[in-house]
Order: sequence, then C-alpha cells, then structure tokens
Amino acid sequence: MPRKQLLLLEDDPAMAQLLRWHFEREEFDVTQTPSGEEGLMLAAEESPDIVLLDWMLEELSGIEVCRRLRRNADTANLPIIMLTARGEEADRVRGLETGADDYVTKPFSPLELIARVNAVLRRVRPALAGATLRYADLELDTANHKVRRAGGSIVMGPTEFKILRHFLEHPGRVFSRERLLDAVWGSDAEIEIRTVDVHIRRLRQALNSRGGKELIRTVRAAGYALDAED
Amino acid sequence: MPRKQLLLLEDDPAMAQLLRWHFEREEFDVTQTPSGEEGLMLAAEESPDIVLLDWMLEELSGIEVCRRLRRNADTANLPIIMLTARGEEADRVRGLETGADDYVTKPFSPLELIARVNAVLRRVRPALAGATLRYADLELDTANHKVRRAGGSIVMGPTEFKILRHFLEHPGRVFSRERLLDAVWGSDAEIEIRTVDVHIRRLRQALNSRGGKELIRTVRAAGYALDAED
DNA sequence: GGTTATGGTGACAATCCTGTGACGAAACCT
DNA sequence: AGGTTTCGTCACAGGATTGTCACCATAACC
Repeated sequence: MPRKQLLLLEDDPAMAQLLRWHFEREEFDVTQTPSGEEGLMLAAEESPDIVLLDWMLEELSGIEVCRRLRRNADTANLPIIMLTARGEEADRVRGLETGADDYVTKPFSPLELIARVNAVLRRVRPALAGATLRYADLELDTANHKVRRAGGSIVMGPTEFKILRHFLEHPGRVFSRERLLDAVWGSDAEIEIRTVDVHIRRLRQALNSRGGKELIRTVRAAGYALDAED
Repeated sequence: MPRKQLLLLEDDPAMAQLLRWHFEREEFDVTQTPSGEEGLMLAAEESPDIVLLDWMLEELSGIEVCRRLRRNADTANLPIIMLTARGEEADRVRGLETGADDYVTKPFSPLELIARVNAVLRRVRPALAGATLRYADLELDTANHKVRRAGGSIVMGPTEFKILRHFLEHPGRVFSRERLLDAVWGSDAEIEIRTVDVHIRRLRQALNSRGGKELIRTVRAAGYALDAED
C-alpha cells in the first residue's frame, strides 16, 4: 500500500498538531499550513490524495478555498473533507454545495475522522484503495461488483461479496468469525456467530463453481483466511 | 491470540467492576486503579496495550492524565479511549485536543465499548494481530496462523501452535511444564501436568515432519526450550 | 549394577469444531 | 401481488483435537 498524502489546512496550532500526530500514525504524509493562499498553492503543487479543510482559515475562509480548488482544473477532483466547529445545517449544506466530499463537525473523535477520510478515499480514488483486487487467479472489481476467476465470471450474493472483498484487502490473513462479523455486518450487528460459517460455505461454493483450487482455508479454532498455497 | 493488557483508570468501583467483568470475558487482562498518579505509573511500567480513561479521577483529571501520557515518550503512542459522563460539546473538544484516540460517552453499552476498543487496537496496534516470528529455519506467521520450515508449510493443532508461538516469543528460554500450562492453557486451567509432554511430542512430530534438526530441547527436571544448537 | 526419577510414546474415549442441508423470514425485483 | 433471491438460524454428522493413562526408555544417582 502506498503512503497517502494529506494536505491539512488548519489554523489552530493545537488542533493541527493533534491531527498530524494521528494521521502520521496512520501512514499518511501530512503537509499543513494555516494559510488559505498557501494551501491553494500546495494543493496544486503537491497534488495530495486528500485535503482536510478547516472552516476557519487565515486570509480565506475554508469555503472559499474549497470553491477555488474546484474551479482549478488541476485540483477540481481532489477529495475534500471539511471540518467545522458547529454542525449547523445551513453551514453543512453550503459546505456540500461548494463541493466538499464529506463534512465532519467538531467535536469528532479521531477514529471517526480517520474512518471518514478512508471512506472518501476509497470512493473517490479507488486506485488508492485498489480498483481491482487480485489474488491468485481471482479478480474482484470493486467498481462493478464483479468477481472473475481464471477469466470466467462468478456470481455470488452481496454478503459473500463483502466477505471476499474483506479477504482480498488483507490477503492471507486469518480472520476470526467475530472479526468477520465486525467487518462485514458491522460491529453492532446482532448476528449468530455460526452464520459466518454458512456464508463462508456459500462463498466457497461460488468460488469453486467453475473448478479450481480451494481458496479459503479453515483455521481450526481461529477462523478463515484466503490462501492459495498447498 | 495473545492476551491483551488493558489499563482501566476509573474511580467508580461499581463501573470498574462491571467493565473488568466484561473485558476479562473478552480475553483482556485488566489492571485497574482509581488514582491518576498510580495510573501514570502503571502505564509506564506495565506498558498495556490500551488505556481506558475515565473523565473523573482521584487527584488528577482524566484529561490531565491523557496529556501527560502523550508527553512521555514511553507512553506517547498508547491507544487511549476516554470515558465521559456527559457528551458535552466543550468537554469532548478538550478531550480530543489532548489526544485520546476515541471517546465513549456514558451511558454506553459494554458491547459498544468493547467494539470501540477492538477497533482502536486493530488500527493502532496491528502488531497485536500480526507479525512473523523467526527462529533458525522456522517461521511462524501469527496473522496467517501458518508455520513454515525451510520453506515448506507445516500443519499442527491449535494447542501445538500456541506452544510454538510461546517459544518463539521467548527464543531459547526454558519453560517448565507449569509455566507452559499457564501460558498456553491459562493459569486457571485444571490440566494434568504430563499433558504438556504429549503436546510437546505432537509439536515435535509436526516440526520434524519434513526433516530437519530437532528444535525442541528437553531440559531434564526443568522443562523444554526452543534450541537450534547441536 | 541396581534403583529411582524423569521423559517418550501409542492408544483411546470424550469433547470440540466445522461442514452441510433444510427451512422460514425478509428483502428484492418486477 | 407474485415470484425470486438472499439471509439468518438450526440440528445433525463426521472428523479433528484433546487430555489422560499405562507402559516403555533413558538418565541420574548411590
């Protein structure tokens, strides 16, 4: 996975440092400035993968920066997330209207912000998240929701697709049923743990429907993993 | 899976006990104190995997503890989740600014808290879920639950895997059967001591299944150790 | 050498874990 | 509404894993 470039336009030094700290822990390279003008320059020159834009900035308002970024061809498609101190509806609408991809209101938890950033990246820059994930003779096209194996198309239900996708995002890694529940159904879903088994079986059936080696390995007392060896 | 160490700073005894109960069911080792000062000490000495920090503490406020943890190099990267009694806007901002990784506002469901803890751990400490341990020509991939020797894949039961992992985490060290029982089966398991012998034998069989030197040395009247010499 | 302590081994029954087919409910499309 | 797909759950069977034991082998000690 490549390191992701993040441009942070924030004028509160404490907040800037805090966010830098969190994102650097997340494998981001962070460039930061409190100045709107400088931010526009950096966005054009360094072509970051995503911009975090505070509502209040020196010189220019965040909203104005956003508007100008969108107007410039080089930066028009840059994913932008706006940070604002108050979740006022009016502001929110105006923020989205100017073309931000998402909108996070302070106070937010770092976890939440990071999740939103990653979500936007995945949506807007699938290349960064892997438009087509591959493993062995398997191919998963995230954009078109298609799975191919050795060329032939494979059909499966949505849940199986999500599971497979999760496996492909962490190839080879073993996931416990609990963890799969978290990742695929969501951490607050109240689902019987053994349900995972059944979907794994359906996924296996789908994957093997046109022959080929077993791709999902059972790790007894631990979980399941994608695995082409042996 | 390794047991995770959790440091709980909480001054309400009832809440502390409740959380302890929940987390111990989730394979956490819980250390708890109502004192902020003592918490700082424990964080530095026991290097827990994550800290749960109540807003109100004896002596120091939770927020001050958080700030100090971040200032100390040894604890600067510790995942911290703050527990707060009311989701007051002001408090939440202040907490965020001091660098907690996530926030949970009371009242919360224990399940939610556990999910958040696991989410933070996964993000901040992937090492907890995956690393490759090596010794001589042996390779144990904790994330993939796979063991290789001289390239070839080796299969073994879960118990043997745990024993081997324990050895690899302390290479060369001699472990008595009692100690292995503690580490692998848990300190409260009522298991015949000689059972360790049998599993050591099974582990040896697995490791030698594709040839190679004996890797487990018997230390008479003391225990077993991983050892590539001779 | 004989005796005692300690470790190795094979067998076995109990238990745990996973695979699987079936089924009703829910969601989804026309 | 009707028909189809997908979902979540269950119960059961088969197989893998486990813990224990009895017995044999080896090492230490006098």
